[in-house]
Amino acid sequence: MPSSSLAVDEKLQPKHYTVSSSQAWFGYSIYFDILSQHGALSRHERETLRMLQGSPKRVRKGEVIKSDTCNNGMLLAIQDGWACSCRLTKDGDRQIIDLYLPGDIVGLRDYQQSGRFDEIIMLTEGLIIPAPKNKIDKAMEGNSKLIHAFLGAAMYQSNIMADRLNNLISHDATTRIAYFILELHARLHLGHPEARDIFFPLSQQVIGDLLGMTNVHVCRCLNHLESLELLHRDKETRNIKILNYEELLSLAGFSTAYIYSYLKPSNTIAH
Amino acid sequence: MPSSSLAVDEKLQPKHYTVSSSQAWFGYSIYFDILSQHGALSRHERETLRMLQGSPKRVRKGEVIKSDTCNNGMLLAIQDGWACSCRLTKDGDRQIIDLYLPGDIVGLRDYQQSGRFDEIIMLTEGLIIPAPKNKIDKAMEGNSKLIHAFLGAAMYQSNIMADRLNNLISHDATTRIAYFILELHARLHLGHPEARDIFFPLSQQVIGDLLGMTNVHVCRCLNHLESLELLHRDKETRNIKILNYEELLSLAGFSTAYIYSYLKPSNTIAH
DNA sequence: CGAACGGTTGACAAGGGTCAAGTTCGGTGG
DNA sequence: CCACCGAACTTGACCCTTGTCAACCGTTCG
Repeated sequence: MPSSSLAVDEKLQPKHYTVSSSQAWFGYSIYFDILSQHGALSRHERETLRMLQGSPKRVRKGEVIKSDTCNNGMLLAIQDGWACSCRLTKDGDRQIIDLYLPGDIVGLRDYQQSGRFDEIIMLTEGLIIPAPKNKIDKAMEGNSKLIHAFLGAAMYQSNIMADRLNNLISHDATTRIAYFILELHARLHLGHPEARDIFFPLSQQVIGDLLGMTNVHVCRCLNHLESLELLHRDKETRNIKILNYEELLSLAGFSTAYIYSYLKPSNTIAH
Repeated sequence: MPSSSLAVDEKLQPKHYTVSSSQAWFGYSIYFDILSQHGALSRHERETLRMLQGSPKRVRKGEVIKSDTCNNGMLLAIQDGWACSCRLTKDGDRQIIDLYLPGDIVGLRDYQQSGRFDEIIMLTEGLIIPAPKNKIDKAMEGNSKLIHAFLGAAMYQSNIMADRLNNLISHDATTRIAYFILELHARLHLGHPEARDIFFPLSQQVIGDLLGMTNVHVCRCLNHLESLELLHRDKETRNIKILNYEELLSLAGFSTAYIYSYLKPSNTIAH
């Protein structure tokens, strides 16, 4: 099963973390879907974006999907799967510094210096759709709607990072995890604040890397949150169910987060 | 001394943290200066940027220079002084989440939802130059150089934030401070890696807020770094002198930071 | 002169890291 | 079918880093 195969292999087809698995490939643009969340786009941009995107590519867990030697001049839209960007430390191991979910665009942060610093690695199997930057540049020229949409998408990610910074600086381990879960909940269910189940394919080691703590302590904190009856883990399905959303919000102080505003019905920001 | 005064009050004139104090006001555009670091611009863009920027405004320490009710539709270029963006926590106090230095543009992160989340507050007195976003939008339309320059400036800030995240996640208190000092050194002396003196107007409380630790421990760690003869503080001038740059780099693992590449002579990225 | 603020220092406590052993579970091979 | 293996998770004991609280000092400013 070559990873460049376009055929959708049933066995590999992820079932849980698909952004829009019901979409047909042809006549559909994931870039349009993603970008129109950050600025109104019309059919014209839809067509433009559809033309410039490459063919979807199936990738395995652990695969490096972007580096200075790989997909260098590309943006990648993540259709399925979770990915992270890593930086090598001096002692040789990888430090995870960012997390990408289905519906995220990878590569905005190093738009002018592609792959110069971060490697993007898949945390699960998945499906990615590349788009060459030079074509995007051309498309943006003279199309202010597209400019705003890209700027919006980039700033959205930047704000999420600001939220994470805020989380790291101001919370202790347990609330940091609570905040992190709420962040993922918000990002995964943008249009559906009522959702309470989160598919959560990360190992405790990876969670620890993201939040700056050890896997051991991640374990202890998750147990603690469960004992408080704020959430429940299903080991079988790797799901987390939020049992007491209000309480969790208040524990984590999450209501001040940027993405949280995307969840609220009184949302005056998106679109 | 009203803060909107255009006259440069000698007594208030900051002497240390000016990005280009020798520049005359007229015929000069700070936006051009800043943006041309992130993408080649020509005289035409220089003229455009000069036309759209507002008059410089002197601001006091502690002044809120941007919020949902203040400079809402503006970007602000910081000519003099240091500022930070804050978010209110549920218990009512301010959490600092970002730091702006002379030569930074404030307001990129909330370009589409101005002032909705963060307040920008001056940490020192200073001088800011506003520019209305709608004029910038108009200028970007059809000018791909400007688009790239703005995108570049935004991504530069985003990458600096990624560096800070990396710092917070992977270092203990002492190395976190060392890394932070090196970050400021890099940002303040972009073209001058050989500089060893840093003017450092932040209180230990603010440093602690930025790095997620207490002022008490900031004090301990700074003393420790000094006892290692890595740096020296001058209380009079509020200067920090880096005594052993190589050692400090290695202690903090700073060479993997994004901004560090802007310092190196083998710089293939900027411009 | 006295507040107010920022920095410094010390004693003590708590949160989280480290290490090591044990468990569960899915996969692999005989 | 069973034995074995490794990866991820769990738990406990111990200790180090950092937070907390408090007192004290030096400067600045009204």
